[in-house]
Amino acid sequence: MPVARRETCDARVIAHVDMDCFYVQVEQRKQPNLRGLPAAVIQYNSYKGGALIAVSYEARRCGVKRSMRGDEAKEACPQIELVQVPVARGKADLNSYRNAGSEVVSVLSHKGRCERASIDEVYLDLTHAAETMLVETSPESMQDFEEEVLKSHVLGLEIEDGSDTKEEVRKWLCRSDASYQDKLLACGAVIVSDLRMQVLKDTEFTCSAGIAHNKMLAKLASAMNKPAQQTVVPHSSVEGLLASLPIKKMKHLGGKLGSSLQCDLGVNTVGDLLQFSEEKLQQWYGINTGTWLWNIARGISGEEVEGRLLPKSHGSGKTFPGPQALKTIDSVQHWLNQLCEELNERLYSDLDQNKRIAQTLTLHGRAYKTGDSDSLRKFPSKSCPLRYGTRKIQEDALILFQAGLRDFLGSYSFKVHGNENSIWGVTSLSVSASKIVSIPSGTHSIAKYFGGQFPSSSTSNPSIDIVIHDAVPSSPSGSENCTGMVPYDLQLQYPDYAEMKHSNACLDPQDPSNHSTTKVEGLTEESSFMSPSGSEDRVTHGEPHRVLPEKDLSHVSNLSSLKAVGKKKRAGKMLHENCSIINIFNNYHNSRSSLEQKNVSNAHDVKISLSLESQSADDSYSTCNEEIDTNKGGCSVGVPQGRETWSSYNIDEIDPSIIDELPPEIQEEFRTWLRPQKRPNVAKRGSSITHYFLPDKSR
DNA sequence: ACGGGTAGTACT
DNA sequence: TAGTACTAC
Repeated sequence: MPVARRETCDARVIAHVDMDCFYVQVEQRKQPNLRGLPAAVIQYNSYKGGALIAVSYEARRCGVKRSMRGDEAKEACPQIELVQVPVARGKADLNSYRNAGSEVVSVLSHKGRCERASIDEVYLDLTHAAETMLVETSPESMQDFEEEVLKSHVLGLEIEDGSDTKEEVRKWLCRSDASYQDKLLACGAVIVSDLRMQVLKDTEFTCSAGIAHNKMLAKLASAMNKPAQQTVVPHSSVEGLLASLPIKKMKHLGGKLGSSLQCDLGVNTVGDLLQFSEEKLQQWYGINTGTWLWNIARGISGEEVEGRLLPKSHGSGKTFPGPQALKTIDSVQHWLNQLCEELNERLYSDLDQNKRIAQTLTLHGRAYKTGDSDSLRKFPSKSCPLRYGTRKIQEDALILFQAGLRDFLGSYSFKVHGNENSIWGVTSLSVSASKIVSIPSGTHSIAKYFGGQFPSSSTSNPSIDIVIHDAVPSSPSGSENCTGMVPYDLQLQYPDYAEMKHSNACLDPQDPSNHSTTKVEGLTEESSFMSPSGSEDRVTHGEPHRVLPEKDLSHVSNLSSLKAVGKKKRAGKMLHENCSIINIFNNYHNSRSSLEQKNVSNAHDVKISLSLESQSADDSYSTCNEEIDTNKGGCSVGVPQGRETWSSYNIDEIDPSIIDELPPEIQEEFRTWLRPQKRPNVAKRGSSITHYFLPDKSR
C-alpha cells in the first residue's frame, strides 16, 4: 500500500520559508522611519485610496486586512502609513520586490536544494545538511543553542504551566529517545534558524519558516506562527494537526476543488477525508487527484523540492477596470507597447544575468462586448515565437491581440453590426514570455559557436551565409518551416494574415505617428467567416465526478527526474543525419550538466554584452516589408547582408534575435534543440506506479 | 466591474 | 503546440 511505501521515503527534512509581509518590509528597508509602524503597501491611489497588497503586522493588529481599500485602512487605523508600489510606464513596477526576493534566495540557497516558489517564498530540502549535522554535531550533544532556535514552536510539545518554554524546546531538540526522523527535524530546526538569522543579517528582512518532513507540512507550518518565528512538525503530531485542519487551508484546496469536497462529500477538515477509500476519491475526482487527496489526508506528500532559483516565465500586465476599459486599437496599442517595453527589459536582464532566453510570447486579455448579456467573455490567449527586441515584441503582441480580437468578435453572435465604433472594451491585457531555456554559457553565447565552428570567423568577415549554407542539409523539404518572421500559428489560422499585418501594423515601424492607421479595418467584416456558433463559456458544474478536470497536481508523480533523463537521450538522438549548428550545441550541451540548477550568480565566466541600444538599432533594420516578403516568398529568406551587425560581427555583441535572422531550416533546428524535451511515455498521468521509476534526484 | 499583478501546473 | 483552467500569494 502507498502508505508504507511513502513513509519509508519520508525521512526528509523540508523547510518552507515565508517572508513576513514582504512588500512592506522592502519599503521599510527603503524608509527605515517606517519600521515598527502600522504600514501597508498599496497600488493605484486613484480609486478609494488604492488597493492594499501587503499589510504590516502592526497594522493587522489594528484590524487592517488585505483587500481593504486604502480608505478603509485609514478608517480602521488612522495612523497607518500607506506606501505606494513604484510605478513605471503607467503600471505597477514590482522589480524592487523581485530583486529583494532574489537577495533572500541567494542567502537561502547555500544550504541544500532551494526552490523559489514565489516572489517571497522558498522551499529548502535540508535532508542532507541535517543528516550531516546529526552525525557531526548532533543537537543531543550540544551545550548551547542560539536563542532563536529555542523560540521554535514544536507542534504537539506540551508546555506545562509555569515551565520554561525555551527549556522545553531545548529538551525536545536534545531528546536522545526521539525517532531518527525527529532527530533530523531537530537538526533542521537548528539549520533553519541559522539561515533565518543570516537572512536578517544580510537583507534586514524577517521571515517565518516551517520545518517538516515534506513540502505540504512545511508550508502549513510556516504560516502557523508569524511573523519572524518558526514551527517544527514532528512526525507524531501530523495526525492531530490534520484531523482538525479546515480543508480550505491546504494548498490547492483553497478554491473550487476544496469547495466541491465540502459540497460533494461533506468534508470539512483534512481528517474527514480519512473515511474515504482511495478508490472512492478517485471515482469522484479522477485517479491522480483522488490518490493525491488520499495521501494528503495522511500527511503524505512525495513532492520534491525543485532546485530552481529563477522564474519559469516573465509577464507584464495591467487591468483596465470599468470605465477605464480600452475601446480603441490605439489605446490597446499604447498599453501593449508599455507592457512589452517592460517585458523586454526583463528579458534582457534575464539574458544578461542568467544567460537564458525565452521562446514563446503570449498575450492574454479580457474584454467585454457592449450590448451583450454575457458582457464579460473570455478573450482568447494567443502566442507565437518570441523575437527579442522591444519593437519586435510590440509588433507581435499587437498582431496577437488583433488575432484574439477577431476570434473574440467572430466566434460570437455578430448581430450587433450597426454599432460601428466601439463594440468592445478591453479590461485587461498582459504579455508574457515563457519556455525559458539556458543558453550554453561558459563562452560567448551563440555567436561563439558560430565563430568557433568555422575557422574563417577568426578572419575579418565571417559571413553567416557561408555558415548557413555549409550547415544546411540540402533537403528541400524544409519548406514547411518557412514561417519567416510571422508567428506561425497565426499563419495557419489566418491565411490572410500577411495582409492583415501589413495593413495594420506595418506602415513604418520607425514612424511613431502611425498609430492612427492601425484601425482594424477588415477585422470586423472578415469576422463573418468565422464560426457563428456561440460557444458559451463552458461552466463545468454538473454531475459530480466531472465537476473538475482531472488534475495531476504533480504530487503523485513527479516527473522532473525523468525529464532530465529524457533530455540526455534526446540530445544524443539528435546527433543523427543532420549536420548543422545543432551538433555543435549538442556536443557542448552534453558535456555540461544541467545549467538550470546552477546558481544565479555564477555569471562571471560569460560575457554577453547586450545593450538595448544596439538592440533597437538592430530593430530598425527589419522592416515589415521584408517580413512580408519573407513570408510570401516561400523559403527564400534573405539573410541580411552587409548589415553593420554582421559585417563588424563582434561575437560579444551578438544577440539572440539572430535566431530569427537565420534561414528557417536552421531556425527550426535551433528551436528543436532548444525545445523542452517531451515526457517519456512511462510517466503518463494516471499511472500510479510512476514514482517507482523515479530515479533519485542527485543534483 | 476593482484582489492587482504575477506566477506555476496540468490538461487537451 | 497552442490554448484553457485553476490555484496561490
